[in-house]
Amino acid sequence: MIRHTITNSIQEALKALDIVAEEVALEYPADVSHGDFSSNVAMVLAQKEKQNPRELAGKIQEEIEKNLPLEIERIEVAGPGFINFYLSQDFFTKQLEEILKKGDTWGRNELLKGQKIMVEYTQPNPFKPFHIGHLMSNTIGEAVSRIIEFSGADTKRANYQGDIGLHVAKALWAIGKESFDARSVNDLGAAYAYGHEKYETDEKAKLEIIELNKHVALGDSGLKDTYDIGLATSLNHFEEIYETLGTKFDYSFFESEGLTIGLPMVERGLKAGIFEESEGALVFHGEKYGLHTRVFKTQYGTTTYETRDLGLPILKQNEFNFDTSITVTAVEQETYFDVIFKVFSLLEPNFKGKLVHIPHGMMQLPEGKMSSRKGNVVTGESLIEEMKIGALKKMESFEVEHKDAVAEEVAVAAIKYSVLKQSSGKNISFNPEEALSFEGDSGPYIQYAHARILSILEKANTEGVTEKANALDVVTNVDTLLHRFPDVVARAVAEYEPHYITTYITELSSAFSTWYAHTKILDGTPEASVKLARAHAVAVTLKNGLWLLGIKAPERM
RNA sequence: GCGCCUAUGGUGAAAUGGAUAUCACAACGGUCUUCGGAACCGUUAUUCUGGGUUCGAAUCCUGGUAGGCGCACCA
Repeated sequence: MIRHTITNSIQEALKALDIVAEEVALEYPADVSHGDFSSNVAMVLAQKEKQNPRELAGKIQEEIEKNLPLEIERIEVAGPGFINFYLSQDFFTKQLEEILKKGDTWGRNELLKGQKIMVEYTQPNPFKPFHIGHLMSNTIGEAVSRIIEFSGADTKRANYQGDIGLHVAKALWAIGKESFDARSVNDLGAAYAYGHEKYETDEKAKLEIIELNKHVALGDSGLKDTYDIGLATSLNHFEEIYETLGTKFDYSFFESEGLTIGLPMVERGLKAGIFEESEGALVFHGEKYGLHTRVFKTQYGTTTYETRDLGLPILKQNEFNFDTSITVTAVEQETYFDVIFKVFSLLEPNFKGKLVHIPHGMMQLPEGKMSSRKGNVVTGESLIEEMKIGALKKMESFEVEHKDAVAEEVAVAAIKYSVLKQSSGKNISFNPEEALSFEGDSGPYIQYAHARILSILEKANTEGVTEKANALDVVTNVDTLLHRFPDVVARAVAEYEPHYITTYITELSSAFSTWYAHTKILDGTPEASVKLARAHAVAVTLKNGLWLLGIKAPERM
């Protein structure tokens, strides 16, 4: 990578000057007129070397110029002591050829080669609705999975679902009392809501539900048929949503499985003094580790999510001997995972450093703008549906094959992009109208830019214009952005932050649109071939970038 | 109350301790007899507050203010 070439040059220069530097930072200047790369080493080292930063920068520049790599056109010292690097036309030409040659693999790296990583995300609960929080977890988890996969890791996607627990008991209890149909997703949601409400307000109902919960865990609730039907209904429903979202899980774990492993672990922990009895319950006092107390067995003798979650890493490892296991959930569970990981590390010290939690913000909808058809939760599918209707409306005047499928891809793009355009720990205020505006900073804008390029390529094909990457005419802003892609991916994977990709492809689309609006590509001149190659390289980069975000790139829209 | 996180134009966001804080939406004004107008160009407007560290702070430290989340039998 070019970054390493330049860093090496600087290090060689420093060595020649007899200066020791721990780290050489290289950044992209905010202003393109400041070159393609910029380094602040001179300013960082000035004080230690007791030299004026600009003078020191000048000396470094001189040294580098003695052995200037081919990729670099020139170097300059600017401002308070920055060393700016301008890449050569030769570099950009080779880059263009490389992108077209690599195609789908352009941007890949091997930072995680040889690593086995499992990513767990989405985690909806059967018998409960799939809500927008699950949509967020899925969007971020899928993007993270693809980014680490693109970085060479052996990647497995996992889902973890609550097939037992109080929520199941609430729904089953309600189905037993009222006429809810376990074959209907809507009814299941309503049944859960009803059971939940009674649990909170009706003491007698609460005790019945707790009693039922004990039996659900043992699989002898007496409602086995209803349970099986309800579970199947939920899981099938979730599968349809994953299909729409573009996720294919390698593993699906269930809480009932976690329980089998977690329960003996709790007993072992009790003997080891990790857990204590308190008010009839079995608890872990996290205070001595700066955490808080959590219950691993209730006073009613039922288990909690904590118990089952304790077994999960073991369950995962039995299937896939991972180096790292990533769990993506909402930020509200952050301190919860601190406790669970602490308890787990006490019981299983050899998992040290292998468990990672990525918390994401919550999705907030503008008040009154989204209908909440099922009580007070907005379901994932209703949000997708609403966006799809908007997309279809937008596409009314277009003649596109498979319009319905494309509209769905556009709808999903609009949602995912909104989630992935900001750093993942922050809450997101999702504005459906803005995401649907399809202008500027949106998923559909990028899909559009991509589709437009494909259409140009097709036209070139029918006109018999061929691509030529080896004779770059001029260096444009598009070219200077293109080479950054692998670097952007590397940064995204280092921080598990997909939004770097989002920001980058938006910048690239925008630069392309600007260039495109001022240049005719198929202009009948010999340069048309080069311009065509540049456009193609942008399409390749956008497509790979969108793929990393889990967003489809329709050929026509 | 305790702990964690956040605060950037009217709105939503970006910025690896670096140069004149970037982008989009909205508003206003323009462009072009479309290689697909879901386009392009321009104008207005921003780092919550007090102190500190640094050659240099939106970024680090510290006091405040405002908001989010968590803190015992839910997940």
